[in-house]
Amino acid sequence: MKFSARFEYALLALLYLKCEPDESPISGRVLSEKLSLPYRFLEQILTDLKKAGLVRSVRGYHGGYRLALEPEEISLYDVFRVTEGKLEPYNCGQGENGDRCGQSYNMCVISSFYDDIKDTMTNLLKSYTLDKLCQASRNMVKSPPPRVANI
Amino acid sequence: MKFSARFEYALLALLYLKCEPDESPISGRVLSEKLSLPYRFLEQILTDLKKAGLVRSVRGYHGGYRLALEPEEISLYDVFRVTEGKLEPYNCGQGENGDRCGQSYNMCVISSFYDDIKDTMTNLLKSYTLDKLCQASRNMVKSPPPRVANI
DNA sequence: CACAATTCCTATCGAATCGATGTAAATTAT
DNA sequence: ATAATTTACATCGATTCGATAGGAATTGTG
Repeated sequence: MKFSARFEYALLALLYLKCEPDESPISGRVLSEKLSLPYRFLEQILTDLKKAGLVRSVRGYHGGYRLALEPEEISLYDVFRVTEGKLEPYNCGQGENGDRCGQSYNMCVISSFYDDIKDTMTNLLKSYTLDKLCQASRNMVKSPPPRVANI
Repeated sequence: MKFSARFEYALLALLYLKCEPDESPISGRVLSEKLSLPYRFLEQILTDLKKAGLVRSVRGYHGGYRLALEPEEISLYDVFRVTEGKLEPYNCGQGENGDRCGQSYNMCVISSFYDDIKDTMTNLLKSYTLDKLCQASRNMVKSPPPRVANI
């Protein structure tokens, strides 16, 4: 299981925006340079984030991006929904694929497993907010990893 | 997030093998017909399951497949490993991509999130064994879904 | 007004992955 | 020998993914 580059880039961008608050909006160009990410691709992700309402954009000369919500209100679940799409392994019953349980009596038990994993993932993703992540990041910078005392 | 067809097919095949125990081995052809799955593709999955040691195969005339382990010993984690590959979103530190934390100080905090999700998924997958799933399946068949009394 | 910097929309490309099919060889009970 | 099977490898079409490109629309500044 791997997360897409979209997810990581979106997350890095959001974390950067959170860490430079109250300033004038930050342009996609600057963002891509600061994070060493491909410019066009990043902006394409930023528009997705905007459509989802996580980010606001200011057009024109001194335009750029800023957070649209408070950092406590943005969770990794939101970012996941934007970049990875639905969190639906499959839904039993009448979906676009018809009745899966009808195909095989074992399909139903698989679907119940899917439900479980979906809930678990959802809860975990929702428990991570931008704010928490940024705090954790600051702690890492402030207190470097403990070193083993050499004699 | 979606699971691959490989995962589902493997699971369906294993559940079928578990439900027809102690018999002569079941051929890939029969398996594919009973489950209405593409023959070649299924057998390709079965060889993967064999390489992983979840299934044994008997060649020749009355050959086929049977479980290599007890149903309590086969978990969805094993199936996942076979069909979906590694459960590593990424590892911080010295991986094939070099030091990810060096690229950006926020990369480290993302990696710690990855660790969390990896552990959670692993535990969940390991908690589902073939045996449990088959029991759940039997319960579903025995007790049909409750119907709303009409008048 | 003209210009420059920016967001935004859409199209496309190459590589990789995925589901699936095909061919052919090795194995084994009858 | 023969029929049925596992096994291995090659390929194919479609989709997705990461990334690039061109060109609009928007907006502050000179």
